[in-house]
Amino acid sequence: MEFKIQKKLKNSLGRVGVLKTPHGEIRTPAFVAVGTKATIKSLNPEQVKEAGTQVVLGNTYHLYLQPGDEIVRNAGGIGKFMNWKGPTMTDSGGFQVFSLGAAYGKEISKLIHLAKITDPSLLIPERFDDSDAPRLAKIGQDGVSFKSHLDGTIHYITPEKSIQIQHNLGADIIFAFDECTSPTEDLKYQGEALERTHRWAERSLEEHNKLKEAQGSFKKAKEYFLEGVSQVDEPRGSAVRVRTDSDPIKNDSLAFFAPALFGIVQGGRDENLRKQSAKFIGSLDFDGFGIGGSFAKEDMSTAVKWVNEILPEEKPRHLLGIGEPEDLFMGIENGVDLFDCVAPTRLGRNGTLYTKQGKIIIMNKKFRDDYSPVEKDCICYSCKNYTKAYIAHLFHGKEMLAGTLASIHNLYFIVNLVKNIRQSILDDNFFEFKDNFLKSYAKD
RNA sequence: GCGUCGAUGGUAGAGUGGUCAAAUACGACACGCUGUAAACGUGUUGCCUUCGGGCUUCGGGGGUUCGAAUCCCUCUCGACGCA
Repeated sequence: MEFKIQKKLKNSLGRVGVLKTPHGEIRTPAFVAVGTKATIKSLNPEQVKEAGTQVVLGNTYHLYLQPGDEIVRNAGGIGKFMNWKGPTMTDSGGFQVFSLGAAYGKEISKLIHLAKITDPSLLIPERFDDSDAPRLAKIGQDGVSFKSHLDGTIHYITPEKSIQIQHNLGADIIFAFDECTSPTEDLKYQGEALERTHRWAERSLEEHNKLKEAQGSFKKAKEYFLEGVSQVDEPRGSAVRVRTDSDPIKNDSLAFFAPALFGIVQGGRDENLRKQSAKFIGSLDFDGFGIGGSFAKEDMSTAVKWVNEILPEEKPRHLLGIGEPEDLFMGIENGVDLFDCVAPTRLGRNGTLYTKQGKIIIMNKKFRDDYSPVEKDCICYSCKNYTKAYIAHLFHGKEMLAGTLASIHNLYFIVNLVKNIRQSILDDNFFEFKDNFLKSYAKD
């Protein structure tokens, strides 16, 4: 993997670049479509591509549980499996430590109001006496035990395990196993969790290098994966097909080129911890970095800035799980190269659509007889061919096409917005573009 | 014509003397969703309200009772059975 910065945004941390992966280039800043279970919900790869998406992100935890990482590996890796020909990434499962752990069953999400964080009644002093509180993820020093949300079985995921799974999944870019903490945790806990995340980062890297080493050459792949290998085909994508005579089960197994590994910076909302984390994670031999955590909207930009001022400039940075329009401007201005977010597809499926004048709820009464497209100047498939009245009708009728048309528009809207922001930096009018966009978007 | 059963809020459908402005589901309306436990979730859904409560509702009318959606009479309508 190779990252080149083409242009920098003056007087800020922002930059435009190109990230080369075995499956093609990613022009950054870029928005990564989230396809947790090796599918962008309700869209086929052609629709994802037509929306302008350059890269998609799957999830370690979900794919490990179903269908199983070996299934994906034997299919030829996540890209081949899901018929996505471009670059792919996988998240490590670290977010599920949060979403199925501290946040499970609570009104805590990736973004949370500042008031909620500081409201003492919502803090987690119970942390040390809420061990019987319902949660599907429990953190140990060595790893995390998950109770499968699918069938209740217990799975223990360590950094090593996460990396092994991700190597099997075979994405171009993978992430270190981290602990995404709840912002309601106190500083003491944030510090402990950060130490854990740092240790896990080292272990992720170590395991990654071990696997990489093993796969470093076809010869080594033979030794590591398979005994009695008789033939190794030329690589296709990031995978090579390996044939054996002796073992019919292993016959036709696939070996992969090593993916790139991104380390993840945590540290909650504390400046010292964030900087300490950026320093530490940034010093390790990662190919790039993720910035993780659950934020309050109010302090997300400062956290991103603290981190990106420290992280090595020449490596790509991915702001994990963030992607509302205003956040994209903020992130890019503060040196973020990659974003992923479920918002466009989830909001779409749930009936909220992005427009340049802000989000609209398509089920609202006023759209039932609105025969104009969601956005009149939008060139996405949905806007070119369908009216708000029709999409509203599909939602009211609970038709599957509703989520598809809405997701197409939302994904196009966000991907295209990032693309336009990128262009605005190249054209030296980022700030003007930002002001104009937000003036229209943020106002009612 | 006789008999039996039935008629409940936008719909379906509980309730069968007080705890009933009436379960539940659907619908309607509004809102939420940021590394996807999510084609999901939450709230409201008779009228008025100073949010304490007040008022009118369970086909129509009349009764019994301290009290009726619930019991009785009658009318209207519907289903089924017998003529």
